[in-house]
Amino acid sequence: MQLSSHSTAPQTDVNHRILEAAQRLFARQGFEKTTTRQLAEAAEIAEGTLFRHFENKKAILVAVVTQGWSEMLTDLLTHLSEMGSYRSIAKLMRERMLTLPKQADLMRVCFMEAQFHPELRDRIQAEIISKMTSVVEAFIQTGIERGTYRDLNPQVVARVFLGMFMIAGFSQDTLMDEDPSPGFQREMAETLADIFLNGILTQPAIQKQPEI
Amino acid sequence: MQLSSHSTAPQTDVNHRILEAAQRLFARQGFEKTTTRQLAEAAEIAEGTLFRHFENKKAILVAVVTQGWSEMLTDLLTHLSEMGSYRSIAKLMRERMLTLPKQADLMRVCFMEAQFHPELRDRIQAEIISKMTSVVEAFIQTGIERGTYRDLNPQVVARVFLGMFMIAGFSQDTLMDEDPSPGFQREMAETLADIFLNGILTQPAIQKQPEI
Amino acid sequence: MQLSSHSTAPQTDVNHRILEAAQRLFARQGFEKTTTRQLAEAAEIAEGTLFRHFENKKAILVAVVTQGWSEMLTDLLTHLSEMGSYRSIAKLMRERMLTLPKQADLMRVCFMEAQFHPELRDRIQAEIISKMTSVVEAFIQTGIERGTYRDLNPQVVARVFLGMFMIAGFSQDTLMDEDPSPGFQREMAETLADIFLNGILTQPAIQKQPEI
Amino acid sequence: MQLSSHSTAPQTDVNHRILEAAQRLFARQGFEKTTTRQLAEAAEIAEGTLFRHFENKKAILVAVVTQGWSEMLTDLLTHLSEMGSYRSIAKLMRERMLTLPKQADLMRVCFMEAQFHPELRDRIQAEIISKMTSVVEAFIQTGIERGTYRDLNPQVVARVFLGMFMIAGFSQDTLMDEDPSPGFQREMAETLADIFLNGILTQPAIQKQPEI
DNA sequence: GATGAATGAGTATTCATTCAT
DNA sequence: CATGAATGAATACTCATTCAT
Repeated sequence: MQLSSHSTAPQTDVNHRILEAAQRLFARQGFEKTTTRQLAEAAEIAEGTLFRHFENKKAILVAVVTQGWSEMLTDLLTHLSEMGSYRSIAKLMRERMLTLPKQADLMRVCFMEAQFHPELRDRIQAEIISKMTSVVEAFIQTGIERGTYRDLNPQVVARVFLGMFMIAGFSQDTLMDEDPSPGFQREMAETLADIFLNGILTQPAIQKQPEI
Repeated sequence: MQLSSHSTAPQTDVNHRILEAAQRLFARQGFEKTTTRQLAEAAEIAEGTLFRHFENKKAILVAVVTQGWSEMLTDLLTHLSEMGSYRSIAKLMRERMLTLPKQADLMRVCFMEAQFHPELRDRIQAEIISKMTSVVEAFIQTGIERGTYRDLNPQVVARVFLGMFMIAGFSQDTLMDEDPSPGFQREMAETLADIFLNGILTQPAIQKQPEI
Repeated sequence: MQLSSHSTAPQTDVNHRILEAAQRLFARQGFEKTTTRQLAEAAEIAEGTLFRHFENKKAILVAVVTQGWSEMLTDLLTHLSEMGSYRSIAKLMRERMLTLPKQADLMRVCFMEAQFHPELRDRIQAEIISKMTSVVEAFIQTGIERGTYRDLNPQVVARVFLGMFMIAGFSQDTLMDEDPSPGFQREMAETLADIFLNGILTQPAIQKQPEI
Repeated sequence: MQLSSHSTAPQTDVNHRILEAAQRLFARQGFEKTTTRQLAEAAEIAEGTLFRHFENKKAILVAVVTQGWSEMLTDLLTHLSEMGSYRSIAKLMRERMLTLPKQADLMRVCFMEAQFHPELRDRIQAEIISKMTSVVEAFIQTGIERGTYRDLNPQVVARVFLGMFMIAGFSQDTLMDEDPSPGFQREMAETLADIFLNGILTQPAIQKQPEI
C-alpha cells in the first residue's frame, strides 16, 4: 500500500482533487459557467493537466455525477437493507434528508446538467436511477404484500419516494424565501417523511414521528 | 383588431416570438448553451433586433421566467379559489399535473437558472413563490382548522404541496427510464396526489381517487 | 425671408442642429465613439433623419470640420487686415488665443480626425490651411521687408505662428497638470505671444506686453 | 544570449512585438479603428494571445504610450543635463526635433487618445508631463537667474518649450500642404528653435544658429 | 507525466445604414 | 419628407483544447 502509492497515489490523488473541485464549482456556478482554468486552480494543478486525466470538460462532469450518484445509491441500499420495520421508512427518509445537504450540491449538478447532456442522462438512468428504483420498488412491493402499505403501483411509489428527496434537496435554495434555518429544514424533512408514510400506510400512524 | 394591428402588433409580435423561442430553447439546451444567434433564428428576426427588445440575453431569461410563473400563479389561485371541498385537493393536483407538461419547459428553465442568477431567484421568490406558498398555506390552514387535515405546520405542508408539482414536472425527463408513456404519466400524477391527500387527511380516504 | 422660411428654414435648421451637436459630441468623445443615435438625440431628430441630411457619418465630420475652419479663417483674416502695426501681432495672438476655447472643441476634432481621414485632411489643407498660411506668410513677408521682422523664411514663420495656436489650444487639456485656471491660461497666451514676437522682431520689445 | 533565450525571450518577444505593432497601427489609424484582429495579425500571433499579455485593448494603449513617453523623458533629461551653455538650448531643440519623426507616431497616439481616456491622461500627466515640465522649469529658472533668459514665468516657458515639440511633431502631417521635404522639415526645426531662443534671451542672438 | 503559452472558433453586443410606413 | 424598427457585419473578449518544452 505505502510502497505502491509512489506511482498510483499521485494519479488517484490528482483525479480526486479534480473531481472534488469540479463538484464544488459545478454546483456553485453550473457546468457552462465553470471554466477549465478555475477547475485547474481549484485542484491546484496546471490547466493542461486536466486533459491528461479527462478527455474533455464534459468527461469531468460525467465522472462527478456518476461517482456522486453511486455513493448515494450505496448509501440508500445499505440503509434500506438494514431496516427492520416497514413502518420505519419515515425514519430513513428523515435521516437521509438531513445528511442530504452534503450531497445537495451533487444533486443539483445532476438535475441541471442531465437535462442537456443526453449521454449523461442515459448513463445516470441506466446505472443509477433504474437500480435505485428497482431496489426501492422491491421494498415497497414487499410492504404492500405484507399489508403494511396500501395497494398502490410500487413502480410509481418508488419514484415518488425518490422524488421526495428531490423536494428536500431543492427546497433549500429554490422553494424557500431566503431563510432555510436548520430548524425549519429539519421540520421540512420530518413532515415530508410523515406525509409520505401516512400516505402509503394502510393503518395510518396519524401522529408525527410515531416510531423512533 | 386587424386594422389596429398596424402599429401595435409588430412590436408585441416580435416580443412574443422572442419569448416563445427563448422558452423553447432555454428549456431544451439551457440558458448558457443557447446563443443569441439561435434565439434570433428561432424567432425569425435578426440578431441585432433581439437587443432592441431586451437589454441583455439575461433580460430575456428573466422575462421568460417571470411571465411563465405569473401564468402558473394565476392558474393555481383560480383553481384553488374555485374548490369546494378540502378533500378535492387531490383532484386539483391531478388536473394541474396533467396540464403541466405544457409548462414543464418553463419550470425546468426556472429551477435550473434560478440557481445561478441570484437576481432572478430573488425576483421569483419575492413575486411568485412567496405568494404561492402563502395562498396555499392559508388554504391548508383552513383545512386544518376544520379538522379535515392533520395538525401539521401549514407553512411546511404548503411547500410540500408545491414540491409535489416539481416531482411531477421533473419525473418526466429525469426520474424516468426513457419511457414516460402518457398512461404512466397519468398514474404518476394520480398516485402523487393520492399519497399527498392521504398523508394529510385526518380520516384517510384509503382508496385511490375516492372523489371525482 | 419670412415666407420662404417655410420650406428652407427647417432644412437649414436641422442641418445646423446636427452640426452643432456633432461638434460638441465629436470634441467630447471623438468621432469613432460618438454614435449616430447620440447624434440624433442631441440634435433632437430621429436617427434616420441624419441620413437625409448627410450621406453618412463621416460626411458629418467633414462638414463640422470644414465649417469650423472656415470660421477661424474668416476671423483670422478679418483681424489681420485690421491690424495697424506689425508690432501688434502679439496683441492679435493674445486676443485670438483667449477666444479660442470656444473653438478649441473644433480644433481638437480637427487635429484628431484629420490624421485618419485622408480625404478630410486633404480638404482642410487645400481649402483652409494653405489659405491661412499664405495670408499669414504675406503678412510676415511685409513685416520682414519693412525691417520690423528678422529675415527668416516667411513660409516657416507662418507655420510657427499657426502652430502657436495649437499649443494654446492643446495646452488646456494635455499639457497642463489638472488645473488650467483662467489666470494661468491667460498668462500662457500672453507669454506665448510675447516669446513669438520677441523671437521674430529685429528690435525686440523686451518687456512683456509693451503695446496694448 | 542565444542559449538563454529559450525561456525568457518568447515572453518578452511577444510582448514587444505587440507593442511595436500597436504603436504603428494606433498611429496610423487611431485606437478605435484598430481592431484586435489587426493587432494580432501585425504582431504575428493569434488574437487570443493578445489577451494573455494584456488585459484589455486599452491596456495595450496605455503600455504603448507610457513606454514611449518614458523614452522621451529619459532622452530629454539626458541631453538637458549634458548641456553646457544656456544659449545652446536651440541646438538641443533642433537635434531633438529632427530625431522626432521616429517618435512622432507615438506623440500622435498620445495626444489623440489622451483626450478620451482620462485614466491615460492622468497617468501621462502624473508620470511624465509633470516631471518633464519641472525639469525644464528648473533649467529655465536657472537661465533666468543667470540673466541669460528674460524674466518670464518659468512654469509657462517650460510649457511653451514642450509645446514647440508638439508643433514640430504635428507640423508634418497636419500643418503641411502635402510636401514635408526633409529640407523644409529641417528649416522648420531650426526656425522654431531660433524663434524660441530669441524670444527668451535677454541679449538676442539675432542671426539664426549663432552657436554650434 | 506535468506544464502553461498559444490558439482560434465562438460569444454577446454595438451601431451605421436602410426602408416600409 | 420624417421616422424608428429592423438589419447584420463587425467588435472585443473568452475559453476548451493542443503541444512544445
